[in-house]
Amino acid sequence: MAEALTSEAILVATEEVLRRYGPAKATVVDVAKALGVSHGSVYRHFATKAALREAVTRRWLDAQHAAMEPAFDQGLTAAEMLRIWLQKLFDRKKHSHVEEPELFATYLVLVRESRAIPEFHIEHLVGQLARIISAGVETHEFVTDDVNATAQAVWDATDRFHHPAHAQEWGDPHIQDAFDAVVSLIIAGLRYNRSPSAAGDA
Amino acid sequence: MAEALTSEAILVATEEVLRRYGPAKATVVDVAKALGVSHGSVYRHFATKAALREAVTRRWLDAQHAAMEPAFDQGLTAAEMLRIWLQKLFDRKKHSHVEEPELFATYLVLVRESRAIPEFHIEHLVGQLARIISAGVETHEFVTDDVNATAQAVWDATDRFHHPAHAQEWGDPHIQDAFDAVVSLIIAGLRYNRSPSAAGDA
DNA sequence: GGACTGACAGATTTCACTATCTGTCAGTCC
DNA sequence: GGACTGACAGATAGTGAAATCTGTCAGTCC
Repeated sequence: MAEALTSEAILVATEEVLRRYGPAKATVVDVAKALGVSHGSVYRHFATKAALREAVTRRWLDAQHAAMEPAFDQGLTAAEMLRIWLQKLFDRKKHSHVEEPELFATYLVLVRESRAIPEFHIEHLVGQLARIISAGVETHEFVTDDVNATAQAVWDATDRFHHPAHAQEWGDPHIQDAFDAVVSLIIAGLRYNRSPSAAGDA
Repeated sequence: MAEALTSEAILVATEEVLRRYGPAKATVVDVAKALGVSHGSVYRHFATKAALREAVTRRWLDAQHAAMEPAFDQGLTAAEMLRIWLQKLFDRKKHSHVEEPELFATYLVLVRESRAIPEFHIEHLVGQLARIISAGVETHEFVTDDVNATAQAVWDATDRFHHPAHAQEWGDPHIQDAFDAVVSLIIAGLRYNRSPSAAGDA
């Protein structure tokens, strides 16, 4: 008899099975086979197949969050930090999609399966944006009376460069120019923004 | 024998068949049946099923372009015109998606089928944006050294509010707030924008 | 006695088979 | 003689029986 079966070992095996067979073909039986146990044992640790896949997704998103944690470098302006953060997010997504399209598609399916997870994931990243904008407001580099709403607006305005629905556009040779133009427009806006409710356009 | 079969009559019948059966079920035989002719006759006017559907799509997009033509009202600032135009586009799309989801889905499938058409459609709308921004530059309300690139940036930054991939989010009760926040941010940026290449963030 | 197995019922997926559809064209009909 | 038909071949989609999968649980094995 080998070591006792752990949830951790099941998650690792499930990731491997998903990587090899893809989300449509990966079965609980496959996972059990990879671990050399019966599939009944897997159900001892995860109540349903959905719960198992959700756990894998959560694990993967946690790693994404950690990688995106912004560095508050003293030598950088908030605008520079914001541009670097958005570029990093874009580069990571683009690289993942271009270099490993199947794995990207697999995790896209997993993320879409869960209702609550994507929302939490986005809130986390928008929170990171809010911290950068907040730093800019403190140095009077940016103007806004609602940091969170503005962070959400920056997130929404850059949707094309992080939302997986637009992934196919990321191969376009001019996509970096489009990204730069949008980010420049946003940064210009942050220097001179008013809240939506107080906004008189004239 | 009825009137001679015209391309126009075939297009009208095809629209009706698409509306009733949806894009997956609508066949050339159905169209011919609706017109009381054999399906061979339809092929006399359109070389392939794809060409027929493309003609229907082109017809529909032309109507969309016409409806979005901006009004250069003397009493409005460029910012007001821009906000009105973007709101109109958003309202039209949202209304279409919420009120007639099946028809919206049908035309979404049709648009995706053709390679060249969507590109032309977007260029047309970005051109309308460019004219509004150009008007703002002339009155020194907006600052930019590349009107077309900036128009494209405004289009990209508002993707979430016109790209059909985001249609499901348009039912969110807070979507109008998100829209207002993004548009305010963009308009603030247009007042103080620099080109991507000349942009020093510090 | 608690981790694990394997047989099982119901749900889902697969696959071979059949229907229908697309596109062609020789022939018909004013 | 030109618009139209309808039978046809190859391609595509629908269908239903068989195989597989999910989730359960009584029983096995240290």
